[in-house]
Amino acid sequence: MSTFCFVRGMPKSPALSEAAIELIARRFSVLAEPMRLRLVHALFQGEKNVNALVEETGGTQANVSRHLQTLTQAHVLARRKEGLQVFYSIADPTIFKLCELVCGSLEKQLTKQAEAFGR
Amino acid sequence: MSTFCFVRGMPKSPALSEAAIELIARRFSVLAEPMRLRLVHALFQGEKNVNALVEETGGTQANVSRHLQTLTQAHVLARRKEGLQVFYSIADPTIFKLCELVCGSLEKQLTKQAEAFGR
DNA sequence: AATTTATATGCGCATATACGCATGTAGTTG
DNA sequence: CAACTACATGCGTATATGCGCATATAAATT
Repeated sequence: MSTFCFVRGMPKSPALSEAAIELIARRFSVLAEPMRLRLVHALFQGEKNVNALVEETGGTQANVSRHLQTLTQAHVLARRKEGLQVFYSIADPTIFKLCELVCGSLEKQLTKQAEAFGR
Repeated sequence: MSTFCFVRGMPKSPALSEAAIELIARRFSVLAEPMRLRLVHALFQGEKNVNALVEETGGTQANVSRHLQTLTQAHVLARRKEGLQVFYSIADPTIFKLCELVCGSLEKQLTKQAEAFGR
C-alpha cells in the first residue's frame, strides 16, 4: 500500500520502488498513442464492438484489434464476447479524470502561449 | 475551447480533432518513461538542481539533462538558472493529480489480482 | 461439413527514442 | 586569460513499437 504512494509521502517518503515506477510508466505509455486515445475516446460513449471502432477511428481492422489488446491487457478496457462479435468498454473509470486533467492542462498552456503573442 | 473537451461532450460530441489527440498522446508519452518519472517524483519535494537529481536518480549527467529538457519542453517542469547551476521544479500542478490517479488505479488493480489468487 | 463473418495474430519493415561516450558552452575562480 | 565547474548537446547504437499484409481462429449459417 505504501509502495504506491507517489505523491505527498510522509516526511522522507520511502522512495518509490523501481518496480512501481516502471508500472506507472507503462500505464502512461498505454495512453501515449493517438490510435489508442481515439479508441478510448470512442468508448466514452459506451460499449462498442470492433467493427464499429474500426469505422469510427478509420484504422485497419488488424491495427485496431492489436491496440484493443494492448488496452485490455492494461486493464483500461474490458472485453465481452457475444457470438461472433467482441464488445469493448472502459474498465478503468480513472481514465476519464486522466484525460480531463491532461486536456485542461493543455488548454491552459496553449491559451497562455496564444496570449504571449497577443502583446 | 470545445476542441479540447475530450470527455463528456454534448450529445454528438464534436469528434476530438486529430491535432488535439496527438497533443494529448505526446503529453502522456512524456510521462511514460521511468527516468522521467523518477525526476518528477524527486521534484515533488521541491526545486532541485541537476546534480542533486543526478545523484538521487542514479542516472548519468547526460541522460538526466536530456530528460529534463524533454520535461521542460513539455511544460511539465520549469527551469531557473542561477550562476553555474540550473534549478528545475514542477511547473504543471496537474502532474500531482495525474500521478495520484494512476497510482491509485494500479493499487486497486493489483489488490484485485492478489485477491483472485487468495481463493 | 463447408462457407461466411467477426476478430485475432505472425511476420517484416520503418521509425522513434533511450542510453553511453565524447565534446561543447556558459559562468566562476584563480 | 587559464582552469575549473555545472550543465547541455552531437553522434552512433540498440531496442521498442506502430503499421501493413497475409493468414489464423472462432462462431454462426447453410
